[in-house]
Amino acid sequence: MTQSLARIKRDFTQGLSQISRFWGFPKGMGAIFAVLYLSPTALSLDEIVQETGLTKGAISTEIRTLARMGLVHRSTKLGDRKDYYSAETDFYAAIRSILQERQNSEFDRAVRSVKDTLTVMDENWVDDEEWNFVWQKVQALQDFFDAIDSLTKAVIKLESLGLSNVTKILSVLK
Amino acid sequence: MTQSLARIKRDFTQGLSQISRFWGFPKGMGAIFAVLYLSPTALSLDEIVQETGLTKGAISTEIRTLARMGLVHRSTKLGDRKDYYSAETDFYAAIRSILQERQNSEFDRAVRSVKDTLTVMDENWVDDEEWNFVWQKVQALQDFFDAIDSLTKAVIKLESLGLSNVTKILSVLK
DNA sequence: TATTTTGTTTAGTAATTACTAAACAAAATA
DNA sequence: TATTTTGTTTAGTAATTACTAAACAAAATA
Repeated sequence: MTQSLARIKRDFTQGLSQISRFWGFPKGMGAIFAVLYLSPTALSLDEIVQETGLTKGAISTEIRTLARMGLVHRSTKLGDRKDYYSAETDFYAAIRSILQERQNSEFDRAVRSVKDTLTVMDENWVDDEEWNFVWQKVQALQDFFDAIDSLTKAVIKLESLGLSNVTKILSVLK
Repeated sequence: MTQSLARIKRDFTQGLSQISRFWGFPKGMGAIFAVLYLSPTALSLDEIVQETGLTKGAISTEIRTLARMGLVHRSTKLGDRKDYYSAETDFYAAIRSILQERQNSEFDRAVRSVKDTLTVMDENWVDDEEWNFVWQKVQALQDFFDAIDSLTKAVIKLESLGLSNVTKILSVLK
């Protein structure tokens, strides 16, 4: 019994929706990406409306986030005023782009607040036991964040995070 | 003008709350972890209620998730029926533990659904152009997931993901 | 056995987030 | 200039998630 391609596409799209939700993105975002990813041609807003059942408005805003993260590219055709969207197929490139995006994000503001805590403590030093204890703990977390930060910066700088690099990393960690 | 320790703790806690939210966890979870992390002694549920302003019920459920992720440890004292909680201070250990937890998660179920799509396609092969196209795309995503998977498995297996390992990775990626 | 002290579960509410429908804006065409 | 075709913004609703208050359970103590 043969499964229709439509059915397969639908299942795949639903899978990506769940993955998207798991990472804290709207599930619609996953669906939009999936539809574009499986399409041989770039799609217009209205075509995406057709395929996903979402509203133009929703897609308009969510696709902008996708584009900002580098997971989707916008293009135009001469003599056609529609925008066309296609999915990034180099996932490693996409990861780099997401990490870069992250640098200016709400997350980094929060991470910076830990660093600020440290600065405030340094500037108003009190020499009692608890103060010392807290300072050390905050410092340790800061060190951890710094390590993560240099890792992500290294990854961003890579020309390509292809399979070869992944293999290299794996061999070091063995 | 000296900032009181209480104030510093509050700021730090708020910072971790935001980070927690950014990663898709309830902000209360970040707050609970922060309070435990800055406390020199293990705290009971009621003490955490005091420090965070959350309800016993909320803390009870959220701290169980934290424990499952290995970010918090539960202990008891002889002749005392309270449970006491303390924060994991080895963040690298915590990351390993989170990655491990992830293996059985909703996320993995979704990732597996991509693999299932492939299997279904293999079993009902149709030799037309679009089918081929879709198959290749799904396969590419699968390969990507596999690469990520071997990376996380390698990290989980490490005795310790200390600074030395991070440095090693960095040197390979240069 | 009755009471106290703890943690857990449950039913419901508050807060947040995703999404729709519709107004709008901008640009091209008639 | 008026109309059409596109994408965006906005105000409001639906759906989801975080949380509270209170009932409950389990175990220790009186």
